[in-house]
Amino acid sequence: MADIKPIGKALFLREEELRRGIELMFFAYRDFTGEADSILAEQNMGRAHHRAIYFIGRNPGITVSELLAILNITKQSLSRVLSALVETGHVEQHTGPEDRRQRLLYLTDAGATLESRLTAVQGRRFAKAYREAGMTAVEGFQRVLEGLLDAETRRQASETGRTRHPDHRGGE
Amino acid sequence: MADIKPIGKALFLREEELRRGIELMFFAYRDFTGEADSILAEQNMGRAHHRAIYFIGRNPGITVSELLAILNITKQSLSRVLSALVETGHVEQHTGPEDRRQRLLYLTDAGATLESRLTAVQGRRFAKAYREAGMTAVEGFQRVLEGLLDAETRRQASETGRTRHPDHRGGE
DNA sequence: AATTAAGGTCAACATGGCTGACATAAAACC
DNA sequence: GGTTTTATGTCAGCCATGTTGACCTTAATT
Repeated sequence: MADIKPIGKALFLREEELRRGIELMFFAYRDFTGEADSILAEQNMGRAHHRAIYFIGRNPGITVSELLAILNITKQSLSRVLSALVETGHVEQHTGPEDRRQRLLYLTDAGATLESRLTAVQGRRFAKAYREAGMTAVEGFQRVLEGLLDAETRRQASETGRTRHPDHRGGE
Repeated sequence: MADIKPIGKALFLREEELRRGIELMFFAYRDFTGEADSILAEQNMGRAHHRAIYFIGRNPGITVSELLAILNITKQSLSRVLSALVETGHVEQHTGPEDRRQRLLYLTDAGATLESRLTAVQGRRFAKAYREAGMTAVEGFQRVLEGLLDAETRRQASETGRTRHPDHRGGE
C-alpha cells in the first residue's frame, strides 16, 4: 500500500486530482468535527461554543476583540456564545485592569474539563491518522493545509498559541 | 506497523503537534470554503446549495436517497435546498423510470455553469497549495485526510465519482 | 385488496452566521 | 475640563441550514 502514488509523476493538477482534494477536505472535516459535535450536543452546545472554549483555553486572558480576530466572525455572534458560556459556568470574564472596556476571558475548571475532553477526542483521531500515515505524510499534510490558507490567516496563525497573557485566573 | 521512522527525534504525537493539526484543519477549511461562500452569497445561496450542486454534477441522475448518503444530513434538510435549486433553475428533477417514487437529479446548464465556477475557485486554491507543497506532500496530505475519515465514510468515498447513471439529462 | 416499507415533502424548531442600534469607557481635541 | 470621536462589547432581530415529526405517494409483500 505504500505505492499509493496517485500521481505517477505527471501533472497532478488535473481536474480529477483537484476534485479529490476538494472532496477529501469536505469529508474529513465533517468526520473530524463529528465526535466533538456529539459531546457538545449533550451539553446543549454547538460548534461555536467549542471554538470559543478551545481558543480561550489556548490563550487565557484573551480579549473579545482578540478572539474575534482568530475566529473571523462578528462580535455579535461571538457575544451570544460567550454569554451562554458564562451563564453555564464554563467561562469567566474579568474586566481589563488597564482598559476597563475589555473583558478578559478565562476558562473555569468546568470549561477546562470540557475543553480537555473535546480536544482529547479530536487529538485521538489525529494521532491515529498521523500514526498510520507516517511522519513524512504528516509533514506534507501540514504543508498543503498551510498552502490552503489565506495570506492573512497564515500571518495570524503564526501568532496563535503564544500565550499572550501570563495567566492569572483563579490566582485569587 | 511498518516501523515508521521515529520523527527526527522524539515522538511527534505530543499534544502540541496534535493541536497544530486541529487548528490547521479549522483555519484551512474556513479559508478553503470562504471564496465559494462569497460567490454563493451573490446568488442568495449557501454552502448547502453548493454541496448539492457539486455532488449532483459529479453524479448526474443521482437520487435524493443516494445524495443523502453522501451528504449525511436529513432528507428534510436536503429537500429544502433541492426545492430552492429547482426553483431557481439550477437543478432538474426527473421521475425515476423504474421506480416512480424516485426523483433523478440533474444540473441544468445554469447549474453546471455555477458548479464550474465554484469548483474553479476551489480548484485554483488547491492547485496553488499542491504546487507549492510538492508531490510528496500531496500524497501525505491525502493519506492523513483519509486517516481522519470515519470507517463508514472511507467505504463510501471509494464509490463516489463512479458515474452511477450514464446520464441522459437534456437528452430530449 | 390490505399492510408495510421506502422515497420525498411540508411545518416548526434550534444553532449560529449576519446587520443595526446602542451603552460604556477611553482617547483626542480644544 | 468638557465635547467629540473611537473602541469594546451587548441586545434585538433576520436568514441559512441543521434537526424531528407528520404526512403523502408509490412500490413491495402477503
